[in-house]
Amino acid sequence: MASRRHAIADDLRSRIADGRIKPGGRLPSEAQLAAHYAVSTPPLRNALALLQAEGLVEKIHGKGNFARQPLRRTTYVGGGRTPARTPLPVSIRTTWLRARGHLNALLGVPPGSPVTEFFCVSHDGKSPHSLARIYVPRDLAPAAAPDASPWPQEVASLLAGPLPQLTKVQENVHVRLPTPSEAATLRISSTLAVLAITRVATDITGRVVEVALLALPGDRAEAVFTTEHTTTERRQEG
Amino acid sequence: MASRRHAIADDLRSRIADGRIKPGGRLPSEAQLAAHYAVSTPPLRNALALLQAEGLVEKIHGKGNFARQPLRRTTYVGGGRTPARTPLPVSIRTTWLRARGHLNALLGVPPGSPVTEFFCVSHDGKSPHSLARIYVPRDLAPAAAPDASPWPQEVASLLAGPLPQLTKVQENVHVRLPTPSEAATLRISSTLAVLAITRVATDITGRVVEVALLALPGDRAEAVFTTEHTTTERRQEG
DNA sequence: CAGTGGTCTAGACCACGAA
DNA sequence: TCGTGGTCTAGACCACTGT
Repeated sequence: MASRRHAIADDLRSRIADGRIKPGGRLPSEAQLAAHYAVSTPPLRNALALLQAEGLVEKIHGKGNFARQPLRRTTYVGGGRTPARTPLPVSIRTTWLRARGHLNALLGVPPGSPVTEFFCVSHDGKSPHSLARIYVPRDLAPAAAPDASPWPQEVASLLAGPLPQLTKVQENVHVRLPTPSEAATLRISSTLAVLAITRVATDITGRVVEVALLALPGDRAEAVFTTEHTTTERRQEG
Repeated sequence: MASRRHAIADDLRSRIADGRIKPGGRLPSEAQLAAHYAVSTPPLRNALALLQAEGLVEKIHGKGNFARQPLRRTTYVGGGRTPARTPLPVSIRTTWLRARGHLNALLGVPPGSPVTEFFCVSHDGKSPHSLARIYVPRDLAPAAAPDASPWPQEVASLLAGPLPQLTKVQENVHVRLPTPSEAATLRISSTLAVLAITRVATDITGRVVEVALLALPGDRAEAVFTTEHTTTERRQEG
């Protein structure tokens, strides 16, 4: 037997699938569910964690567990700057700071170089959806005042204007748990893995014009990368 | 305070970082650690789960918790067929089957179409590393006998030969928990998220020549995608 | 305030790995 | 067999959300 949490998760999954629990509706409280399945708290919460990771259930702290709408995942499109067709509104906080730590290596600038940080949170309705920290060398950043009040507009329209053409975008994708700060900002459980994307955009001279650190909660986001093979590529042999 | 597990994880992390726990070495048993930190099992295991998700600690069931070597992550390179320079040996099991379910849509073939499945497990030393299920329409697959005994060789050299040139590769990346079967095959905890990649390769006529379902454990793998912008692309405005 | 989820304690029993 | 991690019970207390 594949542990009790899977059995409970399977049952709840089918209840959501066939509509006995309506999309958007609240599940019974964890205490009630635990009583119904005759288990104690941990296995029940583990079952909910499975469904949460699948994106079928969303937990909200003092309120309850909710069945998700028809499992709408947003898709991050790789290969370029944050696309203008972001379907979600974004709040941006602009900060001036000096590069330190990993950022130096990523940006290819000496320590202490001035950079502009755009701290972006996209929203899906009232709740936060995903998070991006975008770093641009100060002299390349739009001349917006730092700490402008949260600015609900799309990222791309802010970043679209005076930037040089970029010729290469490298995106590194990995999985990690959110930092406590990220979990608080995104209002997700600290056990829900996020898709972390480090995007480095380089212009025609080889200079790094943008570094973006994205955190996309694994239950509500995915990323897609498309590669066109225009040239005939050689095939290597063993 | 950010919950007790983080405090414990921070302490263990620094112990690993400064070498008090040597790379590859075994940590004290969970009972001993729990006694040392004066906590009960759950928070201690939660702390280990954090380090495990970071790739710093590897759990092996009847043996113990082990500090990872200098955190060597393997990198999946997107944008093409599985690269020949896979650094890890791969075992392949070949099966003939007929497409059903999602596979039809992905392959763009009618239900029941014959396909060849390559079930691939890459190995890092003695332990399994990651997992791939590759589906190719039967008439495009190399004429290897199905169920050939596990064949330790690189994926690419098997798939390199008689396949048509592919012109488009679309890779969909998301995060999920492993299925119980995957967790068993990969010998990972069922709570450790995996990077799931669905790769669809299309040839010059638009026909799908390969569908690959990859599962890369999040603690030991990452993926990188590079996009070259050869043409000058228009910039969209709000 | 009441109801919810988040974290924790202290212990039990099962499953796996090596000798 | 023994020591290990994996799962579970049955509670307790804290933190967040709404009234």
